[in-house]
Order: sequence, then structure tokens, then C-alpha cells
Amino acid sequence: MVTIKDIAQRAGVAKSTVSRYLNGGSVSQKTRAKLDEIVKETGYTPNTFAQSLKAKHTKMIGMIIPRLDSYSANEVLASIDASLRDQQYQLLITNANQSIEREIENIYTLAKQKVAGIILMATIITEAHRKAIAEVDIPVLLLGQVGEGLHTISHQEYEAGFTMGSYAKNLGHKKYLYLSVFKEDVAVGQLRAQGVLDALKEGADRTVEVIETSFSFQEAYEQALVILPSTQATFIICATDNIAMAVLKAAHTLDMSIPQQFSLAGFGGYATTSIVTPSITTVKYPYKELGKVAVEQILELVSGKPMKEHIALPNRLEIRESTVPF
Amino acid sequence: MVTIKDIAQRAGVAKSTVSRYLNGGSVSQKTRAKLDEIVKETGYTPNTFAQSLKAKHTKMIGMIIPRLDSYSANEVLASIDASLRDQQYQLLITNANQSIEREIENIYTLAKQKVAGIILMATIITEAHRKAIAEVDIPVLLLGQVGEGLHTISHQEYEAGFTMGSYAKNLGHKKYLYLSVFKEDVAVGQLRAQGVLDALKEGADRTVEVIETSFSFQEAYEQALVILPSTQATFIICATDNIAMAVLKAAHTLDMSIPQQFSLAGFGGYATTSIVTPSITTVKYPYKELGKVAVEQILELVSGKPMKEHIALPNRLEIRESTVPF
DNA sequence: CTCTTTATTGGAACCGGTTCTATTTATGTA
DNA sequence: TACATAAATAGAACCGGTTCCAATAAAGAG
Repeated sequence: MVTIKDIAQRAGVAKSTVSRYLNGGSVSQKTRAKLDEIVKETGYTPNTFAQSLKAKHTKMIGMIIPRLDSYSANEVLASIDASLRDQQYQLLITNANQSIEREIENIYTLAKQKVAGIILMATIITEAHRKAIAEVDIPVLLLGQVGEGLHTISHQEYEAGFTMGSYAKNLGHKKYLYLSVFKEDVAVGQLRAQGVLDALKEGADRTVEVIETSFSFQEAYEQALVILPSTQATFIICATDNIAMAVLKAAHTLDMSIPQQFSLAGFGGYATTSIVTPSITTVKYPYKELGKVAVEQILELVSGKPMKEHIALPNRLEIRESTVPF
Repeated sequence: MVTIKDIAQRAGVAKSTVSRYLNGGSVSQKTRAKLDEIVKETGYTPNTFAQSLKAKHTKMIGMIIPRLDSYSANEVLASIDASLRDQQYQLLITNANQSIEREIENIYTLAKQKVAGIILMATIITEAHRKAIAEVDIPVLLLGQVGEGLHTISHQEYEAGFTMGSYAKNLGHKKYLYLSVFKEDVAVGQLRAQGVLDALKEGADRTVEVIETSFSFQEAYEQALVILPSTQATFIICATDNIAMAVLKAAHTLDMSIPQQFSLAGFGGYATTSIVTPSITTVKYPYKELGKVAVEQILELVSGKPMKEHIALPNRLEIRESTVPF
């Protein structure tokens, strides 16, 4: 392997000169030309580790995702990857596999890799998260969830819920079922739910039942099989498209027809919701945009500039076949 | 930041002793106990970069995936991530975004990160691939595709095709349509296709039409909209489940019913194929197993042990609602 | 044609570890 | 008790870069 020393020897200069040449310091035309040639000839590239030993950090951004098979995470990831590339940064992805411990652990692991910044897609923010973030002394950007006092980019969850609730209300339905997720998840379990409920609140002849289910397709499916036969609801709103898909499948299994027996809607804008029959009404989130903004912001943070503590992106209702007037 | 020097000073020993302590060299009970305490107290962890400077490689395995939104890639990824963790290795994921150039580029990038080994999910193996693999001097394991002279773990593609073909033949259909992908893809475009065709070959009253389409859902969908109205086929086999889903959607759009008008089958065992209606007959690939074996093998290679050049995993036909006898 | 000022350059120290060698200390054996 | 052998340790060199400082060379001013 060719090192800076080899280059220096070949060129007959000190290695500090080569280092300056590589990093844009003052070097004469003559030596620059000579080095240009030698570097090209030898195909020399500096050893990243030697560089990072002294440098405070690398040209890498670490990203922690909750699971590898999440549609939304992958959409965001793809966008972040592309944007980061434009800025000559490398993306280092680690998987927390739905475990809070692994999330924390990965923060430290990435810090050890001396990434310049960390983008964290968490589901909940615990004290341990805050402690880790404070300790690593690397900018951390939260994605999707809001963390008091931490830099955050998220979706307008409350508004999404409210939009969906209002849409449903205007269709004239009286009995609603909202399939939510655990409350510890602030973005989905609280804000999104609250938006829906607030929109549907007024009016005495309207009832909204809320049942808690899981992000997992399989679990939601099994629960739906139990709930559907007895529900009075003519409009079912699910906290995620994944849950909506599970309800759809359960309906098929039970031989119930949508939207004849009940309307169905979800959140997320997952690609599959437009493929199934009937296609499912959903709120489409701008994942690509989220990724783009996230990269802009983390790089700002990395370069020491301040950012607004919290940025929330708007979303859009997408009406499809699964919802009809009462 | 606390360094090995600090630890050494506190303990009143040389840093070489601390290094030995950390790496399991010979250290007396007394010093070991003292160091145990000091390390715990200070929360010291060695600087990875300093370690990697001398070490030939790190405890990281790099993985290059073709796209971030591929179901199969994610399944494999999840499994590899878990297995690698068990072995105290870190997984570094990079996305080639369907570009051959980026695949090559990522091989070099990962090499610069001094990963111990690289797992490459490529679609085709070019000369540039071989050149890069030879140059980086790091074990590279091919996943999914077979590369002459390179270490490979793949699926039994031909057998999968043959199984599906035989199954279809036994249902008594006469006219088949096989939606394939570009031939440069050896695993899917050649082997899988050949298996299907070979199974369906014999018999004079049987016809098989082959049309080439794309891995992309959208493109396959648009093509299906054109093909379906005029096809005579009563059994459509798609090279991937993704394509099968596209055909299903096109059928819905065109108001054609499956399996009444034609049977439909795919390959892959994607989760969504069991969710849609009708659920789609497919060949289920053991992604988890593939990941597990891949980790075993790459670690063998990393430790210098030889492996069989080519390992191919078996798969299994999964019969669902979308296919019926003629 | 000197004297400053500025642009280049070389050398040494350093980043935080690992590893080799020589030395000291402990242990076992005759 | 003396001697051989094994275990533990210190010190120095090294990995491949960056950075600081002093020295030299080139350029501009008087």
C-alpha cells in the first residue's frame, strides 16, 4: 500500500508538503505539478484512519433506524442517502431492531466511528436517549419524533390527524373506530390520534371508539379479526397504513366488503395502499422531502450553525376507493 | 477524552501494559484488578481509529445493496445484521442505487473504511467488478448472483423455476405467459427463466410466450396494462413477486378477475403476496437463512479459511389462491 | 543591490493505539 | 541456596497521516 511517505520520497519533498498539497495549503506550481503526476500514477488515496486519528470527525453521517423493513424508514433513507452523496458524505446505517437499548448502544457505536453527525429515527425519547446524546458530543437530529430541547424534524402529525378526521366527518358517518398505537409514541400514539379525535369531537350523534393495536402487521391482523365482526363503525381510521392493510386483509378473510360495509383509511402513503383493492385512502407524507431537509439540517449542525429546534413538514390527504359517504 | 495514556498513568503502569490488558495478553492479577476498576470508573473505550491504523482491518463488514426499497434485500439485511451482531461485528450498509458504477465505487469506499469483508448483492458481474474485487484485497462474498471464480451464495434459481413450471404444467394449462427480466441478470433473467421453460417445454399442445419487463413495479404495471387485454394465456408466471403484484393491479384496473380469467404466480415470497386478494402463489426464498449463511461464510473468509466457491440454498413452492387448474 | 515581506518548505512532535525487545520479577526444580 | 524457566512489565518504535514552527527561497520595495 502506497503511503504519504512514498509519495514524498518520490517527489523529493517532505511529507508535510504532500499533506499540504492534499489539503489545499500553500504549495508552489512546480511541486504541485510533480505531485499531481505522482499521485495519479500511483493511485494514492490517504488512509482514512490516519486522517481521522487527528481529525475530530469523518465525512460520515450515521443513521439509526428502528427496523429494516419499515416502508417509511426506507423511503427516508433513500432520500438521505442521495442528498448526502451530493455533499460528498458517506452514510452509515445501523439498525436498532425496535429495541431502545440498541438505539442507545448505536449512538455510542456511531460516536466511536467518529461520524460527523447522527440522524436518529426513534419511536420514543427516554432519559437514556438524552444522556447518550449529551455524552457523545456529536450533533444528533431526531427524525419523526419530537424531543423537547433536541433538534427535530417531523411531520405535522396533529394536522394530519385533523385533516383525516374532518374528511371523515364531512362524509357524514356517525360511528367511528380509531385503531391507534401505544401512547408512548408521541408522534403517532398521541399527536396523530389527538388530531383525529379533535376533528370528530363536536356533535352529539357521533361516537368514536378508540382501540390500541400494534405497528406489527401480524398482530394488527389478528386483532382485527376479533374486532371487525362486532363493530358498529361505518368508518375505520387506522394509525398507520400498515394497520389499515391488516384490517383490509382481515375484512377479506371475514368476507366483509370495503367500502360497502365500512370505509377504511390510514396514514403514511405507503406504496402498497394504492395497489390493493380497494385502494386505501391515506394521508401522504413527504418522505423524500423529509430526507432532504434532514440532510440540510444535520450538515448545518455539523458545521456549527444553529437550526430551528423543530421543523414539521406538511402532508396531504389522498382520497381513494376505500372511503365513501355514509 | 480519556486515552490509554491516562489509564496507564492512573494505574502507574506503561501503556503497553494497558494495551495487553485490553487485548488479553499476559497481565498479573493485581494490575488486572486495578485496571478493571480504573476502566470502569473512567468509562474508557479505545479509539477505533488508532486501533485500525495499525490493524489491517476493523470489526466491520460492509454490505452493498442494489436498492433500499427492495423487499428481498431488506429481509437478507435484517438477518445479516442480527448474525453479525452475535459475532461482535458491525454492519456498514451502502446503497448502490441500481447503478453499476456506484457498486464499484462502494467496493473501494468500503475498502478504504478497512472493513474486514464485503458482502455484495449485485445484479450483474462485470469486468469492472472483478477488477475492483481483485484490487481491494479484502474478501468479497457475492449474494444472489453467481460469479465465475468468485465466492457466491445464491438461491437455487433454476430449481425454483423448474418447480413452478412443473406445478403449472400439472394444473393442465395450455397457454403460458412468462414475464421475465433482462438477460444480463443471470440469476433471474437466465436461470430462473430457464427452469420455467424447461419444465414447460415438452408437449406439443403447450405454448409459452416470454415477454421481458422490468423489476420496477410501475414499469411492469404499465406494460401489463398493454399485454393483458390481448393475451391468450391462462397462466401467467412472473419473474418476481413485485411483477406479479403489478399484474394483479393491472388486472384490477382492467376489471379482469384472477384466477377466473388467468392464474398468476411469482417468485420471492414477499410478504405482500399473502395480503392481497387473491393471495398469490409464489416460490418462497429463505432470506433469513441466506443472511445467516452469508455471515458464516464471510467470517470464514475473513479469518482466512477457504469456503466452497458456490453455495445455493433451496426454496419452496407456496400455493395460494391465485392459481387453479385449467 | 541590499533589506523586508511573503510564499514555500522541511523537520519534529503529535494523534492513540499496537507490538517487539529487553529487562525485571516470580516460580519451580535440583 | 543457586539456577533455569516462565510470567509480567517498561520502553521504544511504529502505523500514516496533520500541524506547528523555524528555516529557506522568492518577490517586492527603496
